[in-house]
Amino acid sequence: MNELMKFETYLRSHGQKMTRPRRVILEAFLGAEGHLSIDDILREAKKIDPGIGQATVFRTIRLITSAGLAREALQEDGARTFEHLADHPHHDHLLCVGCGKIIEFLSPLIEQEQQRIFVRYGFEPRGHMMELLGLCPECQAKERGEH
Amino acid sequence: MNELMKFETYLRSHGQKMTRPRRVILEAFLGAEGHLSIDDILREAKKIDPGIGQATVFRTIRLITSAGLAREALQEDGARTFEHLADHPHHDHLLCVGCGKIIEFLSPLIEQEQQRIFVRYGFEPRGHMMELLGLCPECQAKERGEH
DNA sequence: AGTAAGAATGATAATCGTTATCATTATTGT
DNA sequence: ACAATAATGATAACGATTATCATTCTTACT
Repeated sequence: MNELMKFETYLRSHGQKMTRPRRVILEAFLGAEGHLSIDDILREAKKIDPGIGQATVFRTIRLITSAGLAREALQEDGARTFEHLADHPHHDHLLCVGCGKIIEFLSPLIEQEQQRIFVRYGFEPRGHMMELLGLCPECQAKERGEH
Repeated sequence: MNELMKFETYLRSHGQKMTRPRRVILEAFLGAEGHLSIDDILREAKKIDPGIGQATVFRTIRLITSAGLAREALQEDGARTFEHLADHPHHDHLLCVGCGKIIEFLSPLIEQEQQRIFVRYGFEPRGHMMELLGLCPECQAKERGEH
């Protein structure tokens, strides 16, 4: 089942309609990689259909996220960003506080332990957000050089 | 060494001054528990000195966080929140997406693995943020009852 | 296919958190 | 005590997000 069909299924099951703007925004979003702000997505969507409005991107990204096709990533420069989950295995982020570089990693051990924690507290898992913050080797070197 | 002294040390070593508003805001912040928004802190600070301004709370919380006496927590209702680190061992959060309840937990296994990841990528650790999102037992029951 | 009912859209205004500005006040080293 | 300079608080400015609303699109029903 592809992403468009998943989205359509989600919409139907929630009494909502599949429309052209929603299709365009989903297509634009899936076609770009990385952490995208609303305006990034709007820009991509306008390439397909210049008539798309910003408000609809806000509304549609919320739906796409609720449908489980995207998740919110870090805030970057005050604006929320999103990344889609198609053809992109689950991962967490290691962020350099110096230059903003983002490294993706996956730790099966951590994933496993998170499941245990959900079970311990009787929670039904709905997702997680994990960001490690540090200084990358390059920025460490830069910092040493300047002292 | 208490928090006030740590803050004063931090300020001096960064060429900044210890002032009455900064003392008041730190005291108000330390005196409250949980995740506090800027306006929460402002409210507490005004109880001690009604003359405190919101802008100074924004500025001072940034300093307190840089000094390592607080860390940013989840965004709640669009506003950033902070929690102080005094007499409060390090922990992560398990958040119920239904009712907003927050459970604190600590997993030495995860902490250990995070260190390994920093080392693997040559990063100098600066902190981390981990939030598990799920549905608590009560909200699960509520959801089952409504269907 | 045609149509009525209601949802979705896009432009715009409104809101709200955060940051910048600036005249006044407080702090510090001498 | 004083001069130099940083900090403050009020307010304006800004930017992201949400609400509003007239118009347009979808859908279910005929």
